[in-house]
Amino acid sequence: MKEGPDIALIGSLIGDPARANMLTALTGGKALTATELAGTAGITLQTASSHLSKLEAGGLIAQRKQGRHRYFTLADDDVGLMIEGLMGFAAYRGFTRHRTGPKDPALRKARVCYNHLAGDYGVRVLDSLVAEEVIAGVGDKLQLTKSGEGKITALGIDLAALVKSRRPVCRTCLDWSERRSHLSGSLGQALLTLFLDKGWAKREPDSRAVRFTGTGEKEFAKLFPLPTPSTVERFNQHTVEA
Amino acid sequence: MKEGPDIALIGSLIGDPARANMLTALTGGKALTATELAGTAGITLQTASSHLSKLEAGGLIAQRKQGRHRYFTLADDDVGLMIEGLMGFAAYRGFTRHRTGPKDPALRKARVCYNHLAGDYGVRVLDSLVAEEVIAGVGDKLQLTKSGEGKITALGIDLAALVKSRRPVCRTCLDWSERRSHLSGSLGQALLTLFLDKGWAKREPDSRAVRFTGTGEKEFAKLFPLPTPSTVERFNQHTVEA
DNA sequence: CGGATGCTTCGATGATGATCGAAGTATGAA
DNA sequence: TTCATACTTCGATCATCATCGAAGCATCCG
Repeated sequence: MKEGPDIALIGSLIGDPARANMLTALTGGKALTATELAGTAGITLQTASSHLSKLEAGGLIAQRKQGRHRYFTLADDDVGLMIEGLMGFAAYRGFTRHRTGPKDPALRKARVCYNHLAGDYGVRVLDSLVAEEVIAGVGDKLQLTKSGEGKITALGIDLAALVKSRRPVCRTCLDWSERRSHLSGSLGQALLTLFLDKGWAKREPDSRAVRFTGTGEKEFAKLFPLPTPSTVERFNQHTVEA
Repeated sequence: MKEGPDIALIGSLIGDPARANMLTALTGGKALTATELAGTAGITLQTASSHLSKLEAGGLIAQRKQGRHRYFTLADDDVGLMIEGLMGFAAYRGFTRHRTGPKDPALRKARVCYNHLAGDYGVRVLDSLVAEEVIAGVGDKLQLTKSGEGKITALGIDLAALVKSRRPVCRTCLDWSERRSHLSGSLGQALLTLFLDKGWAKREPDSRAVRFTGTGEKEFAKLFPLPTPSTVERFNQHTVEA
């Protein structure tokens, strides 16, 4: 048949456990060195170097030289979305490597997804923004509303800069733990940066998990309230799930 | 790290070109025999058999015995969505195997995505239904509106049966050729079935392409008009893309 | 009952590729 | 300059796995 794009190439890149581990680590958003990535994958530096050059040739990662270090990151948002999507599929099938370790609940509550917030809290951000009509749209075509524009700038986010960045401002990303969409795009990134800058949340050292502080929890709850029955009603004219 | 689900397992399943070809063929939605799949992948029956048992063990495909034939299909909608998602990623990166062959325009216009319509026409269905407020919602959380309910049943679709099926009625699926969402779920499936049953469209014999007849084109244009500026306006309060 | 078709299993082969030791290159520190 | 760190490249080894021939099993037909 030979129809359509070549998914085997990408599959084979992800198909190796060592490379999959590295990509998963990079989904944490932090730039990592080859040595660090070798450590997380449990392989020697030579082997890691070989894998990294393959991933780079495949366009999945990018590197930045800085002194004698080479920092690796995912190539762009799309790679992060794709990986998170695969994780969602794998999680639903029960393809888990770890027998739901102790860090699992923290990951499900709030974690970094490349450059934005994911997990229960990430989903809640999008839900809340939609219920308050800050964001509207269907499918992957999310858009900021006129009224929402004010709310965002009130948070201290430079909206003009986001629009200028030539990346989509609002975007959905499928959450592997919640099986629902959360907010991605430059606005999603800006919000996570905001949480960290304000000291409301902190990243766990060697994990994707994000821990909210006491005041952070309160501020978050104030900014992103759970959708009330009345706002939910607007979207629930008809029950779709059985 | 060993955090999160195991994407390497799925990657390795898709990573083999022969298996990727088979999966792509099955994304056409038709149940295919082992011999047919071996043909499309360009391998012998023995090798195909080995691949198919691996794919089945991985939960990506399912088989149905019928006489001395064994018909293979994708395991469920999720697998189709995942494959289509990977294709979108691959296409965007320029990972194409065929140098944009002659069938390519037809595929981009209208094709089968497992069990629903994809391509330009597929995207247009969702756009139109949203603009006419038959469907509302954000992200993956699409829902049929009260008014939309009437429109759907007027088409001769048994809505009660769809709701009872325990599968989501409305769902988004990322289109690899359009880089936009089209309609999936049991409603998406019902619509494609409708088009084929009414004789408005026909499937190309050995391809995912769908060809609309003359009257089919007219009926389709009548049912799913391109969103007018006024309806578009409602969602475009703020331009998001640069 | 043959005989034919559809598919699986077994076994051997061969190629790909992951792995790591050793050596080489580049950058920074002393 | 000398040493150390960070990483790449080379080369050899080893394991995995895709592949196919041959044989076996199941189903259908006449």
